[in-house]
Amino acid sequence: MASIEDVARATGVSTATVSRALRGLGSVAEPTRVRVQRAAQTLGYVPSAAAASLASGRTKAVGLVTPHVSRWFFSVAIETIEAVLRTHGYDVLLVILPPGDQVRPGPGAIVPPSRPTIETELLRKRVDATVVLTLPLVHRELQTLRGLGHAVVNVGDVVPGLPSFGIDDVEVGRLATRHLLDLGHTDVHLVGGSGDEPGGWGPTRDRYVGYREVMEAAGLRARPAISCDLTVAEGRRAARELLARPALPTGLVATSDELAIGLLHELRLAGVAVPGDVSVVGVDDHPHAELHDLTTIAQPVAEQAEAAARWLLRLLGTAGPVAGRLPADWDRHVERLPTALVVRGSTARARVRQQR
Amino acid sequence: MASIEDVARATGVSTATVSRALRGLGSVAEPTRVRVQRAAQTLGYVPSAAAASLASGRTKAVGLVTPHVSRWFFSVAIETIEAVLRTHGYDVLLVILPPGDQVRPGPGAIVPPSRPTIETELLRKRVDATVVLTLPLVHRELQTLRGLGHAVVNVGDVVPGLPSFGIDDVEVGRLATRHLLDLGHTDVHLVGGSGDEPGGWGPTRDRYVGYREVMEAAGLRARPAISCDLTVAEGRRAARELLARPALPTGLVATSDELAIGLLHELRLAGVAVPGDVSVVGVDDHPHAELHDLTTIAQPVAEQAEAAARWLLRLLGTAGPVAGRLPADWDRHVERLPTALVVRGSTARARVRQQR
DNA sequence: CTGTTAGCGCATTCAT
DNA sequence: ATGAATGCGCTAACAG
Repeated sequence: MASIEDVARATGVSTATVSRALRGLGSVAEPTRVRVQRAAQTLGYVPSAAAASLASGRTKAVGLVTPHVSRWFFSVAIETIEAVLRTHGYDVLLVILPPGDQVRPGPGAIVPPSRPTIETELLRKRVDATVVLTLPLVHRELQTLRGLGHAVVNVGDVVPGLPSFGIDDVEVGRLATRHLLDLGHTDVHLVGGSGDEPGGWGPTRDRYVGYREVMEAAGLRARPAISCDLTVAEGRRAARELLARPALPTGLVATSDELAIGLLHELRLAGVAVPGDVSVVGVDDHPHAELHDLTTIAQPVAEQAEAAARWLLRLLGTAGPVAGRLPADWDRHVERLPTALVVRGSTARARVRQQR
Repeated sequence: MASIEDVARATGVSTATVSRALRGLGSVAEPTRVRVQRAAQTLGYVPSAAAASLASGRTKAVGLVTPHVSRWFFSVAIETIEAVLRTHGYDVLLVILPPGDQVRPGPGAIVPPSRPTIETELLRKRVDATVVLTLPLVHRELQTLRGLGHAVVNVGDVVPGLPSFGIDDVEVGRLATRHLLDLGHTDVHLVGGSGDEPGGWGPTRDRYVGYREVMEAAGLRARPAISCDLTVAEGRRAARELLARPALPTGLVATSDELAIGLLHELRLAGVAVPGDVSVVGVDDHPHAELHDLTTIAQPVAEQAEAAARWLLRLLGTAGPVAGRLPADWDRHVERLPTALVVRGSTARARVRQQR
């Protein structure tokens, strides 16, 4: 394993010059740089990340904390963020923190020796910054994240206290609901949690707020949300729950496409026509949405992720990993990317006088 | 930022003792250990990973190289591997290497300054071991991986030269094809690449081999594979290609469920009945397979991933990251996990005399 | 532009 | 069971 010293010896310069030359630090004569690079190449020299971190105080790594990998939003965000960060020389430390397994309080707390908590062994001192993907966060956990002492950015929703790149989830709820009302529907329910129930939070809660707002503005009754996780399986379960009731609503806002697909499937299995009897609108514009001819509210996932990663890189470029050197108000940055209604075949005009 | 020295001072012992106590090294008196731990907790001490790596020679991190995140197989494998490794104290460095962007030759090669190559900046010296998820690898690239100087394990297919945890893809091809032949089909095609075309490799190639073997053993004609990527969109494209031909086969082996779902959809759009006119069998047992009532060959993804991760941990436990200390024949380990036919509604008995 | 000198914070000898 | 000393490989001043 060649070290920087071997390269220095082979080139006849000091290790400092080797270090500078290999990092492209300007203050090296061109011929010297070329000789150093050639020698490094020949010797198969690879710098030790650990030694560089220790000496420089920066790890050139970013933590990526996500509750899921296999769900569309998260996998696309992960792919995008990794690509942007790696292109700019940063490693990505993947931390999967399932929803039940949230950020825990710091020192003093008794933690079972299973998974380490974010704040201690996980990210502190190991990374220069952290990207968080729509994690269910409560106040105390937020403090923990901010206490990491480095930049943290949130992707997907807007979390007060964290710089965020997300969408306007209230508007998402409004768009979906308004679309159904525009089609003449009056009995519209939302499926996917209101955020009031345990486990409900951020995006889901905001979408419900938008739903309720539009319903009430139209003089209609906002119904309690049908609470469930945003998966196909849960969508099917929710559909069965709806089918067990005396009457079906004519319009459904599902807070994700996967959920909507589950609804669609189970409703049709039960002989309910979509959109004949019930109109369904989802959220995401998942790649499968077109397949299922699903009307949905599209959100730009890759764009949110890319904007967050680039913003973080800019921050890391100016400031170091040291908290004190971060610009004031770095944590106040909020960007909301646009969403849009995509009309397909799962929604249709309500039948006139469809009373029962 | 408290350092080990602060803890030592606060406890009245040496840094060496702190180091031993905090890592549970046995050779520390119980009362001492307790005092040290308490002090560390109070001071909010977090060891520096960089310093520990530099001093010990091990990074306590594992590289995870994958061509995709958003495809089912890969996302499940990633979730599983991360969970197992983190539970055992290892960080996971995520490296996404899109198929076009494969491992490149080592020193001497001219590489555009876009993404770094695996072997140089990426993994060497940054991790103690590497997990590779079914990457398209050619011989020279394999050498590169083996040249990393640490343990490498492959998940998903069996790559000669790498310890592998996968399935028997030839058998997968056999199972799917035999199922169709058992139903009386004689005109059976495989969709999803034979591995002969550019971009075709491992799993896909082997599944075709199994297909061909069963066809020929039955005295039937094995057709050239219809080559395409394993996605819904590509499945739809492949279906259109098939529909443009003078006659449709009565049986289709799709080398992935997503592919099969695309086929199903596009065929039905064109008025072809599945399984009435054409039977389709997929591979994976994707969560959506049941939704589409898809007959498929199930493969245990989480089990493959978990077995590989545990095996790697065992290797890391005995040997260090240093190649010389790896046990002989560590790279000969191969495990194949069982696959199984899951019969659903996308396959049916061939119509008798269904000539045209 | 380049060399010299100090550490970065820990794990690990080798003592005791 | 514990302490003192050493060095992992590099970067960052500071000189020159």
